[in-house]
Amino acid sequence: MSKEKPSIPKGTRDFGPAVVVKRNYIFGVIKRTFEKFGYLPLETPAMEQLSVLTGKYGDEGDQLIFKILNSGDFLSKTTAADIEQGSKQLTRKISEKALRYDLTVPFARFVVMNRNEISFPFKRYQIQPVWRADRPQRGRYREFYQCDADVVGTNSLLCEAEIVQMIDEVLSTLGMTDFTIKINHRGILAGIAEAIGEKGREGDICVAIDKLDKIGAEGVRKELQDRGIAEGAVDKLEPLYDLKGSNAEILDQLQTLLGSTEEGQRGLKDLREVWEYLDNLGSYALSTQNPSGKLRLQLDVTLARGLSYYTGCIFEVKVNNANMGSISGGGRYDNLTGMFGMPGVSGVGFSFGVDRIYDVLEELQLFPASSEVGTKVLIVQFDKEAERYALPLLQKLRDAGIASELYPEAAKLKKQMSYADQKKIPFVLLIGSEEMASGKLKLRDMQTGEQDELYIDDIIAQLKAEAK
RNA sequence: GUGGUUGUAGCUCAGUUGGUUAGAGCACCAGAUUGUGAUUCUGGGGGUCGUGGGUUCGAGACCCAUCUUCCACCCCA
Repeated sequence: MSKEKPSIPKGTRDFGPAVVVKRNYIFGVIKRTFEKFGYLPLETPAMEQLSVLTGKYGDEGDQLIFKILNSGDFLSKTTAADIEQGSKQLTRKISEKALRYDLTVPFARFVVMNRNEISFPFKRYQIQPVWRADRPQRGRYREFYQCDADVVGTNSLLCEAEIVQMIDEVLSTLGMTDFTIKINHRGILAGIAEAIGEKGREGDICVAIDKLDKIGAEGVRKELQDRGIAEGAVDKLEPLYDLKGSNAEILDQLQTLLGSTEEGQRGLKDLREVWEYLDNLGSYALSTQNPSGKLRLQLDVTLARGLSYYTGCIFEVKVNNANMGSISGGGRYDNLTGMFGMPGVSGVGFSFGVDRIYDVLEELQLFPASSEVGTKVLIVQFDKEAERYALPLLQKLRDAGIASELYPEAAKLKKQMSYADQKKIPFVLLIGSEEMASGKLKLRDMQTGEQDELYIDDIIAQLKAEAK
């Protein structure tokens, strides 16, 4: 026997029964919503060919990919020269597979591999864990779940509008009442860059602006200057930070500022179209008021979401009454499958951060009691004879759809009762010699402590009524 | 990847400038109560002080390494 204390790898977690039940509740709401909007599930393997993943997330991303050591004698194909050339060269020789880093690249790979079977537009959702060799922090793990929904093969902005609808529906169903869906457009950002005289520099501008919440206008100014943006340009940029008014008013202000730029025009046209779709859908996101007064759907020109592959609309969701980063985000990308040699497929997608949503629901105490499944009734037994008597009743309860268990041995009553107590089983059924003689069983309500003597059919009826 | 931080019972934490046998609350187990949990009373079990080295007559405390936790960057969900 080893004395070694068991442990799990850094940045990973066990989920106990109570946590899994709550997580499944969140997954359930998300799945039902995705399916209601015509998205179908997809699953891909935990591991991909390393070559499929490398180069897709930038140099930094490549370092964060968990590589899988080749099985067998993984050194057999390497030479001393390989080792001398360093870890990059060596990695290719000793590792051919890697753990999935996100769900988007495997999705693109799937689309390309199955292009002839798929009918476009192709709408899929995917809820699976991904792995990153990142340094963990609160809300950041090395293994975590992503819930992606993407549609590829159409340019229609209806998809963008429906993303807003799905986000609104999922979060509302989960009981959140104060959240803001921020929306922006890469065209707007490009237009801004052009309008302030820094055409083509929107990448640098985005990275800096994205930090506005965190480091403030002064910090952003410094970061922009470090990145080589002219001071005059920054002066022109800053008024955009706090554009006032409704979304329509902001759009009008942007029209005068960016109307002359081609990219800005494209962004404004797209955004107006999204709003028109939402309007005609009768979107709750347009009509619902947040208690904090912040708009439910907010055009925010400072939303940048890194640089990555987004080319059109971009989204991000912030919960206003909880201390948490964005819990959902996404956007449109023009050329997702281009990396696998299939150009010209436009797509738009977004993702929920389940771990963060969990923390928010916990913080705001929004998990409903009904999300906690569990045994409804425990049959307590006194001896072998009572056990035999109880077995058909147990089956009858289960046939009636009532989650029930029989304590598997004739332990002390105290032990059996406290088992029910700790497992939060709301009812206990006591079967002893008196009960067997009369056929009337004692049903104890563990919350009130009240006990009734009832026939089994009445008990089933009562428990079923209770379940509603 | 850079800089910092944390680790003592199942959990939350005390533990004096290094000095007997490392404590508390909660939790757990048993009894008070052989047909009744959660409340009450009484008793009990449980710690190689994250791990490995080092300094010292003596280390939970000091030094080094390593793992882990959390935080700020980087980046991201």
